[in-house]
Amino acid sequence: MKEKQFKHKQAWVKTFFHARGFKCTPQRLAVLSVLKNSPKHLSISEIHSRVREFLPKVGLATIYRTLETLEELGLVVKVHLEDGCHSYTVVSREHGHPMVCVRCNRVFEFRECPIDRMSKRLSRKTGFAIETHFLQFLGKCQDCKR
Amino acid sequence: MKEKQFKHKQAWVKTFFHARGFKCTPQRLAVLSVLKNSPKHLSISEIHSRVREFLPKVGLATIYRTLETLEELGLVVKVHLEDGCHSYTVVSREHGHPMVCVRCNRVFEFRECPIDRMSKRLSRKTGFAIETHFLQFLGKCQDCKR
DNA sequence: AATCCAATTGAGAATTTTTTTCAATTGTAA
DNA sequence: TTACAATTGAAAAAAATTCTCAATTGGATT
Repeated sequence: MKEKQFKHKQAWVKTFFHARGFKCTPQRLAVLSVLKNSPKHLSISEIHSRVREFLPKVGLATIYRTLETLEELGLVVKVHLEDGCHSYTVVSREHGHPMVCVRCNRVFEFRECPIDRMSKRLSRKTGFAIETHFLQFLGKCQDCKR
Repeated sequence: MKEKQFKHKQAWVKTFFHARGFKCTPQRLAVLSVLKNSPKHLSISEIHSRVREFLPKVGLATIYRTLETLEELGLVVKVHLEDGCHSYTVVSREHGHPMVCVRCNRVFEFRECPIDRMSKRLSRKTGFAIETHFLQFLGKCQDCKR
């Protein structure tokens, strides 16, 4: 069942890559799959070692390059934490915002963006032409808040 | 006039440091002053070289340590950009959110937080106990939008 | 003003992270 | 199948960050 889902997603991603002029490589699929199957955000080296379980000879540089590509394509985002922003998570939708549990590190997605609605108003008010925004919530998930 | 302002702020900061059990050192004052006097966000090495204009023998490690301290004290924040988050800017108020001009790098502060108001509602809606949030705007400032 | 002590610093080494280079490999369009 | 540009692996290089430790210093106490 999980396999089936994976295949299905692979097919979708393949089209997605091609439509944007990128090749669909096993390395890219693996990084994406690792992130999709992790409820928690993952650091570069965590991603690297998990990808290596499937593709043992993937180099670290490839992980860097792949994450850059996937981020550019809007498939993954950096998670910004107190001590920097070196972790990644998938985003299933445009303009969803990650809610990160500081206890278990799981990432949930908040789908309605409260900023979008007021973005124009903010621009008018401030004279600043807002192009994008970065919004992320930190807190405790249902399980962790006890 | 600029001097006077600086002196005034120094006095305030001194109290601020002492109240939290930190020493008020020339290095800390210099980093803070450099950031306060820069309309743009600054990278670690930019901060380092500007601080060196006043205190020529400050080491890079001190800049790292100082920024960590100032961030902990809520006096400065990291600016998160497309390519990472390695720049800093002062924040004049709690819960102001930076609006960063992608063209001139200047940072303006948006003082009303649209999230605060809805934070409780979001928590109720999602079951996620939101503790903090990170919000930042990217766009073009009045001067740069032409 | 002098003393003392813990906090802080400077200098450089060590470590970690990220980028670059380049030959070999590999998707995929034709 | 073939050809070619994109991608990769491996290792080196560069950059960023942290660590160590002796020396210094801010400021509380006298």
